[in-house]
Order: sequence, then structure tokens, then C-alpha cells
Amino acid sequence: MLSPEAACGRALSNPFIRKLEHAGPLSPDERQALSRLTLDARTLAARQDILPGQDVERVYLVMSGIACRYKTLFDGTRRIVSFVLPGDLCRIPPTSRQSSEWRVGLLTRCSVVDVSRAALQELMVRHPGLNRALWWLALAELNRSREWLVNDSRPGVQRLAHLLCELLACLQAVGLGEENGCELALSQVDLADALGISHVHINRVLQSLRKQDLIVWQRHRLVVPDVERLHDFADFDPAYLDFGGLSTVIDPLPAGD
Amino acid sequence: MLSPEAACGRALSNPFIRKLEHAGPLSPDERQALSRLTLDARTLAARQDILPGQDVERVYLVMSGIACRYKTLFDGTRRIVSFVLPGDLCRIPPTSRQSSEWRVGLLTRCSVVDVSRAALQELMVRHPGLNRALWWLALAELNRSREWLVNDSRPGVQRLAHLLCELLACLQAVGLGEENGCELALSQVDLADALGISHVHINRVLQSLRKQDLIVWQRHRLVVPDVERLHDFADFDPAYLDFGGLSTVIDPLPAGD
DNA sequence: CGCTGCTTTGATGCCGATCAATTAGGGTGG
DNA sequence: CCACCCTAATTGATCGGCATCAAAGCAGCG
Repeated sequence: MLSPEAACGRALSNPFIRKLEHAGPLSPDERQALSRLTLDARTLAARQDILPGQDVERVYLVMSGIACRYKTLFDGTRRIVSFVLPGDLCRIPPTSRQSSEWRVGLLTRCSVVDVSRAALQELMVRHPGLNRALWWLALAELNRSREWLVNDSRPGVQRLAHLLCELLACLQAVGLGEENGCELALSQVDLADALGISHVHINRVLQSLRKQDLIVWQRHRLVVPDVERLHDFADFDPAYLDFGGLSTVIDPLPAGD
Repeated sequence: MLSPEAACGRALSNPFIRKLEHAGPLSPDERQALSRLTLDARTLAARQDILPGQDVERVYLVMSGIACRYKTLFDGTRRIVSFVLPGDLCRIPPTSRQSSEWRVGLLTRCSVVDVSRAALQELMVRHPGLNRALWWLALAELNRSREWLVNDSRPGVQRLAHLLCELLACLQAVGLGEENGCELALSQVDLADALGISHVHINRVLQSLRKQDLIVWQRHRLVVPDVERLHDFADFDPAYLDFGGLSTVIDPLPAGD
């Protein structure tokens, strides 16, 4: 409501569509169908959870801002398992179950729209290209999640570097962020919880990256002077975001890996 | 070839089918179609990687034994990101790319069969139930991967306990393993690499679990005297393996979460 | 302009990595 | 049947990365 921009997705392009294009080309038809999918655009304030709507038949689509999926361990720690960036779909898990449950939290102010699950599924049967694209999406997500697991085995400095590489690459993929920098309105605590590192330590590790001129990060803006160098330092291979670049070679595999 | 058992999957039931049944009921038709899917049954020795076959149009299906997906960090460490249990599909990633690449390793002797990707996909269009089931499979895998991520934030003892809970539950789900125990032919090093913990420390943590009578583990056999108690100790919620138990309530969501 | 949340710095301590070496099992060939 | 070997399991000792506790600068904001 505050942002009429977010509501329209006017030129048949929004972050979601831009992201899906990475799975392979979409027909104008498919692009159009996608752009008609969005419902009830609205803006939500930072620092709160998205609560499960009354309507289970909808999923959320983030158009701007950053959210996260997380779980709270019983010692009170919050562990973020993935960021929800512009163009990302997410289902809000039912809050029902016992203590330890998945939640989606808004890290910055976000504009979101709803998408009808039924409509989305209908599109998948009518448009094989979209079916492929959505499979690609799910498998890319799985791939990224596993990449995070691997990242957990790296020492702190590289771990942070790797995460920053990924964030930059993902934002670039949906048209946010330039060649060597992007807006990044996360707090150090958010990064810490995503890496499973204390916020005190994150700060020190951050300083280390700065001291090596690998990054500059001020007033919500991340700048990477030499992307190549940061990639090397973090052992980051951008290919994995495209599901290993396989998307153009073979159709996604419908399961398991 | 050594094990004619593995080749046939005779009574329209094999671990793969048993696993899919967790996504919801399958029609006899669908079960039959699935059982006809398997090609070239064979047995592979432990302690080697599955190399990418010449035929990209096939995926592997493990019928018995345990494999793992892993990546080797450049310091030589192996990080396992998921176990491949009987009934699990897996694609062998092309070995092409640079150093750091996904690999699938056999942790025990395994019997595997091939599945034609084309045939599988064809089944998905013909049988909506299978389509749903395979989506469920992928999303359950994603869910599990995120659960591992959360697990990485727990202290060692609980981390191990949690993993053992999951292994037991997954094996039970495909009909291997009894109420409070199962065969588990993994080495301590395998567990260590899956948890991102040194093999020395795993040993100590294991002893701690034994001392508390939470588990007994001898000669490749895991026994859990009191499953409930281990679950509590590990903060393990078996529901997540069924994708939050949602499978029976709503169709899986075709993306992101 | 005071509040509140984020960042930064210092000091201490523990979990778990690492190094080093011994013991136990399983399998093999003489 | 035993000597031998190779791998997995176990134990001890040392070390370091990172958590934790505590508190001080800083910035945005109503």
C-alpha cells in the first residue's frame, strides 16, 4: 500500500520472473501468466515474524527487502538457514506444532505479495517451461542449502566471505546490485545467526576482511573491490547458484539431488 | 549381480516405493509403474565414489547399503551433507568442473539400480499422484538439509544424538530397522564428517551417549533402549521427516520452502 | 536529546581440533 | 592355526578458535 511500485510488476518483469529466467528462457506467454499471479501487495515492517495467514492456499513472494527462515534452539539461539531475497517464494509454516518450529522473520522492511498455490500449480500443468523452472527453483534451493552445510565447516573468516559472495551473486541475479557491490541492509547479528557464529566474533572477522581490503561495508552498502579475489579467498564457485549450470544442459531431475 | 534379491523388488515393493508411500497413498497402478522402472541392478563395493556414468539420462537408486553426498574442502576435509539410504534417488554430478565439486561416495557395500530420467518424468505427467510424491520427496530433502544446518549449531553430544535419531527414523521409514534399533554399518569417521566434527571428538561424544545409556552401538548395530528419551535429549522432532506432516493436509508447494 | 539498538573492544574460559601413540578387529597368506 | 597387516577405535596431552561475559562508543529516530 505504501509502495505502488511493488504492486504492479508492470513491464512483465519482477524479481520472481527475473529469477526464473535463470532456469531457462520463458515464453512471453509464460512471463505474462506469471506477472498476473501476484495478489495483495503490501509492505511489512522489519523485525517481526511473518505469521501464518489464515489462508493456507497462498504463499508469499518477497518483492523487496530481506527475510529469513530460522529456527530457535531451546537454548534461545536463533539459527538462520536461508535468506529470503527479492524474487523468493516462501511458505509460512503453520505455527501449530511444538516449540521448535520453523519461522520466517523479516530482517528489513519488505514488500510482499501473495501467490495462490492453486494458480501456481495450474500454471505448472499448462506451461511445461514453468514446470521446469519451478523444479529448478526447488533444486537450486536444495543445492544452496547443502552449500551452507559445507560452509559451516570452514573457519569463520572464509565462512563470512563465502556468505557475502552468495548474497552479492543472488542479488545480482535478480537485478539488484551492481558489478562489485550491492545494498545490504542486514545487521551483523543477522549474519552471525546465519553462520552459527557469535555476534562478537562476526565483528572481529568482519574487521579482518576489511583489513585485507576484501570488502567495504558501510551504511548498508556492501562493496567488493575485487570480486575475483574474494571468490578465491572464500573458495566460492558462483556456478552452484545455477544448480551447477546444468539448467541449460539437462532438465532438472525430479528428486533427491 | 551378487545379490539377486536386490535385482527384482518382487512384490511391487522396494525401498523407493515404501518411501514414496509416506508422501501419501499410491494406487496399485502407480506402484506397478514404479516397480518396472529399475534397470541394471548391481552391487558396488564400499569405500569408492560413484563415478558419473556415461549416461546422463539415468539416475541411481540405492536399494541397500549407505552412500553419501560430500564435498572436499581445499584443506582436504571431507564434509558429508547427506546420507543416501535405501530408497533414495541420486544424481551423480558431472565430475567436470573445478576442484571443489559434489561427489557421491559409498560408505558400505551397496546394491543400486538405474532409473531412466525420461521414464520417471513421463510417469510424473501420467500419474498426478507420483508427481505429488516426487515433489514431496524433493521438499522433504530440502527440509532435512535445513534441519542439518540447525543441527550444526548444537553442541557435539546432542548433534550426534540428533543424527542418530534421524538415521534410525529414516531406516524405519523404509522398513529397515525395528522399533528401537537398526543395522548401521557406518564408521565413526563417517559420522564425524557428517557432523563437521573431528573423528577423535566423535569418539568421546559417543562414549558420553553410551555412558548415559542413551545408545548401544556394537558391531554395526545401533540399539536405542529408550527412543523417547533420546529424542528429548537431541531435541528431535520426528515430524520433520514427513515434511512437517503436511503431506496429508495439503499438496506440496512447488518451490522455495 | 534521550532512548534504543547496533557496533566495537577487552578479558576469560571452554569446546573441540590437532598431534601422537596405543589397542582392538577383521582379513589374508603362509 | 598363527604371524601379519591394515583399518577402525580409543586414550592422552596440548593448543587455538570462538563463545561468553561485561561494558563502552555510536547512530538513527521519535
